[in-house]
Amino acid sequence: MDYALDRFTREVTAAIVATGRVPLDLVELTTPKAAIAADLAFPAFKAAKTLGLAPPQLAAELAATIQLPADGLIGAVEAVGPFLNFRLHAERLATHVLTNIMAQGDDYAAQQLGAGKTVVVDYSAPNIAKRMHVGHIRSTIIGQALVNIYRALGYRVIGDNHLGDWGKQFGVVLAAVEREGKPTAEGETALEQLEAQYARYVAAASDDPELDEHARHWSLRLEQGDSEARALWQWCVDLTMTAAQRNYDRLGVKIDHAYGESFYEPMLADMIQQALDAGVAFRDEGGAVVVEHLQKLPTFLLQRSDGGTLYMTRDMATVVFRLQEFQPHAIIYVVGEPQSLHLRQLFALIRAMGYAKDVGLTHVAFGTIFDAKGQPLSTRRGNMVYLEALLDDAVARARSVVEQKSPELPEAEKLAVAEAVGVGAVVYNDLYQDPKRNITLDWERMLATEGNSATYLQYSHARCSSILRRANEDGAGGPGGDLTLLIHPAEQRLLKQLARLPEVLREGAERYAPFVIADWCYATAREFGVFFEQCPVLKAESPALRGARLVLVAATANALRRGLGLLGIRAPERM
RNA sequence: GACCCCGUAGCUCAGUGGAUUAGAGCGUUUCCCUGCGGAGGAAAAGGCCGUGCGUUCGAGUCGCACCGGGGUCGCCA
Repeated sequence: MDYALDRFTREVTAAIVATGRVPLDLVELTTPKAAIAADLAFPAFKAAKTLGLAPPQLAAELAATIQLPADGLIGAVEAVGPFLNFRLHAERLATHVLTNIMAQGDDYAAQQLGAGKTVVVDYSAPNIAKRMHVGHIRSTIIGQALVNIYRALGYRVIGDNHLGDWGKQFGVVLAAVEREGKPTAEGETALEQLEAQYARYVAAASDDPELDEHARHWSLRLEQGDSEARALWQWCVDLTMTAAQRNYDRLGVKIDHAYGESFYEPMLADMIQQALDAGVAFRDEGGAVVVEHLQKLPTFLLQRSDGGTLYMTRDMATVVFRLQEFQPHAIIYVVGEPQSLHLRQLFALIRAMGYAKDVGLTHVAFGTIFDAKGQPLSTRRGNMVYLEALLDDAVARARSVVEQKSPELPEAEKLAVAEAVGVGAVVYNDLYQDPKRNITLDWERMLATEGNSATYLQYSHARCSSILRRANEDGAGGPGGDLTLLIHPAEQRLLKQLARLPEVLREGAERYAPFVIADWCYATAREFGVFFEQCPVLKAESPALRGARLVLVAATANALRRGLGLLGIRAPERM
């Protein structure tokens, strides 16, 4: 698909090069700020310096000699000081953009940039035998958005849910279940009971060394493949994943694999040996396997002195497995910022061992969530927020707004709308800003229905749908007409905004930043809002204009739905 | 002590070397339903871009040093 702005950029570049004054490698174009009346600019500074000219002089010379292609998207060119400014051709822009969108529908902005390349995304990673809480929501939501974005760019994307289903603490879970029996409840309530059993066991073990020993014994049985331990472990995994799946379904999350840490157990001895053989690690006098002096990073262990393995050991095996299994071009870890040292160490270790030479290893780090008082969330503090409860609460609040704003909707639709709006608010709260920032849990902000909020975006989409629905009913003509009539400033601004999505999609992927897409959705809704106020659609001055505006409205709905879809947010027709 | 992230309007955030006037939302103060959904639109007020040096024709953006907040640092994950 040849997108309007990509073509525009190509034409501008070619036209500048064709003047013979500026070589291709000096043609760096920028998008001017909204206040400047131009769509693409060539700042002449660098080129002028190379040619020994004053920038304004070069810009003026280029403006005088440049030739514009006959039927192209460049409408005008003008030198303004040291800038050479290009403007889009209004009529051709309208035709090109709307044709693109209507041709692609829900796939608008899809590209082949990643064709033939594989990306593995490691995200979500809930802990087995525990409820998902706000600590997992960020990884899950950001990770899924990245998966959607890379898929749209044509990459083969493998999502992997690296379950926390192993390690020393799992022995405690098994010992606690043995001591108190399996929880009798179902779903998240059962997990809540497991958490309580776990806490009681840990408390009891603090003044009873035998309990501690017993837990270690269970963990050993598990690692050795004991059938009873393994069965109990599997029961915990199933219970947890069934509960997690309900959250995933609501969030539009679908993860291809869930190997989990346990999967790598059989490979660990070999991994440790490899590290020793490669001279990257050594065994110290206590028997622990140590890695030190790796790119000035702090020392870390691959094996405890008691022979046990660590998180790092399993992560190392995980990378190697993924490299062999998927042959990826990149592996992306959507993991909290507190683990950035761990991942730097992991990546350095992998490279020191000669793996992943041409494979990008990236940590998409996200900040921590704090409560309204600025305190970290923790079970011990009693301020923990669980994912399912969070979604339920958000949906309940949305439900009461729906009841108030749209009492005429059928009951089933009210429920569906409340779900879309409530869950959308939670998702958007995580995706509208740079993930690196810490987040303070703010219900007002999160469930806002005005301004930069999921609800506003969904509302804008619903208004588009409403216009299209009415157009279909009033019999005065559907979408079509003459697209070159769309030259009103509000129409042009909206068209340009719609045209940006393909580029925005690339930027979001490059920066591992779903918020770039969220930003685009918001800007699009705003432009639509202006257009909506200024340009009557159903009662446009002429049937031809009405038809053209209906195409614009349909395209806006389409593009908005697409943008929201990339973020994992649903866009109801009515709300 | 070392390293990582953050610091832009009262609050929450965009702005990843270029254009006289640094942009949004919330909140505050005003307007706009005889037109398609007011969960909307328009306008105003509000900013030594943490501080100081430096690089550059040009710095919120790059470098260094401080200050403030968050985080991490061999036998948890």
